[in-house]
Amino acid sequence: MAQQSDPRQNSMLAALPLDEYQRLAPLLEPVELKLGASLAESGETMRYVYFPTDAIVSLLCVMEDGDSTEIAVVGAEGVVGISLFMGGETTPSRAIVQSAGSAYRLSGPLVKAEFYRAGPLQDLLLRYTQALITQMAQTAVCNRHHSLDQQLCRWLLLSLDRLPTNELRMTQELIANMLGVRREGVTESAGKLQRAGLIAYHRGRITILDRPGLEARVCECYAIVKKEYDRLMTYRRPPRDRGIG
Amino acid sequence: MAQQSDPRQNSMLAALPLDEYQRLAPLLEPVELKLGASLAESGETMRYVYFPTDAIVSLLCVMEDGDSTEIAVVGAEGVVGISLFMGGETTPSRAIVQSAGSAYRLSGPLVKAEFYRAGPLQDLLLRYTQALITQMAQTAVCNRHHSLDQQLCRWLLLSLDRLPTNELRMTQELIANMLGVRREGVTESAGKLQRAGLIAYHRGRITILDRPGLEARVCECYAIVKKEYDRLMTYRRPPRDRGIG
DNA sequence: AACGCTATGTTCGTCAGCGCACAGTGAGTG
DNA sequence: CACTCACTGTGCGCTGACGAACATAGCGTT
Repeated sequence: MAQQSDPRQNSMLAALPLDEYQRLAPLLEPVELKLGASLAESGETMRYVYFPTDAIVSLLCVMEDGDSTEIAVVGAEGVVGISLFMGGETTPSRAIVQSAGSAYRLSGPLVKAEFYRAGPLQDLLLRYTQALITQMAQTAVCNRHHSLDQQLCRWLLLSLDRLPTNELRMTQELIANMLGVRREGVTESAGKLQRAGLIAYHRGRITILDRPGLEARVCECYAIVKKEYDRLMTYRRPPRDRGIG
Repeated sequence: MAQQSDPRQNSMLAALPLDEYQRLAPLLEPVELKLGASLAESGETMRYVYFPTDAIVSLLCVMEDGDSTEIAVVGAEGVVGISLFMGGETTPSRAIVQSAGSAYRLSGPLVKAEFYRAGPLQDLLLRYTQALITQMAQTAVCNRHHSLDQQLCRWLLLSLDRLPTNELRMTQELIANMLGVRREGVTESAGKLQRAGLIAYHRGRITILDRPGLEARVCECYAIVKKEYDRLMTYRRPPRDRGIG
């Protein structure tokens, strides 16, 4: 309760012009996101969109037999709950807190009202959605074509980018759930990284020792996604009447 | 040139209120989409959005080494080029005509202008985008968890849904490219379906003989995606000021 | 200090899909 | 009408991931 994070630690909120932000700020409700908490269940109507400030949320696609796969990860660069402003209200996927932390939330009706003002927030939300689409597409290819070793590196780097520290709390079991693979497979791949001196693993705590080393092992997917986020979230939209860009 | 398809064969255009459609109709430019033609290349700015009337377009994610994977397929139910109204202008994926046919296109500036009217078209485009996201997410899980046999069934059904006939022109080589697998693998899986009497394969022509048979073999992914399209594209948006839905 | 639970490490047989090489076979072309 | 090329079918050995079973080890609890 005591210390609340600054909403503008979230990149979306930070990117708003000051007047827009000031109008929005009183509507933002701080929430603590606990590890493993569910922000969205398949098919259930979402009540809020969440702007993480330092939490990380995984979007998972869960199947009938319980197998799941992470299709995207959201941190302080984005927002959870795009189906609210996209018009569908629900999605067939789950949103689970992968790393505990803080967020600010905005109720569905409010975010829709803001979205329909067609101002900077709409623009940001749509661009972010496109970046998310890229992440999902790249995840699909990566699942198909790359080794578990590479995918683990990708996953570690994606998480690392969204964390203030170089330590993440996450068991191999959970990582396996995210990646949609066996726990033993993660043990093996993580073992390789550990023996190579890139990470130190200890009972649910992973410390990244050599980030460049991870970047050297990761597949292209990581860079593609990251580059697309940078492009989409820093580019300033030209005025709407400017014609062909 | 002679016979042009009715633009309203495209579900998006058909779903527009008549007055909206009539305003839009003169702006729509008929185009023939030839097999293998590219509507979008990775990183290149798109000039048009395309509303297929009877063509099918594959969205592919291509990697450095040339390997590719289809991340979604678009037919008369949708539109190609969402990055134009989402704000990114480009995507890191390719759009390739998978089945020749007709489409209507709308230039980037025009579609943006229409989108920003915040009318029924915007609503449709956003809902469609969400459905597309679902398709991509489900493709990612399917790539991870399901056998090639099942994925081939899914692919055939997705194509079939977007075709007026029960015959599709597509070599096993091309299907393999779409699914991101080996050609031999497709030969083997298609052989099983053929021996089971579900399809007849003959030099680039696939005839579906037993659709229910395919549906019995396909994984859940097909139904999930289809259901979500139905839900999103038939649901009518409540008025914007109605509060919590 | 003993216990129990959770997390990690290891092994082994199995199998789907890969990469490669090559054999048929139809369809269109000169 | 023969040729060629594209498409399909098949047979290897190989490998990465799977599933199951089990061993070890840290950490908190009592």
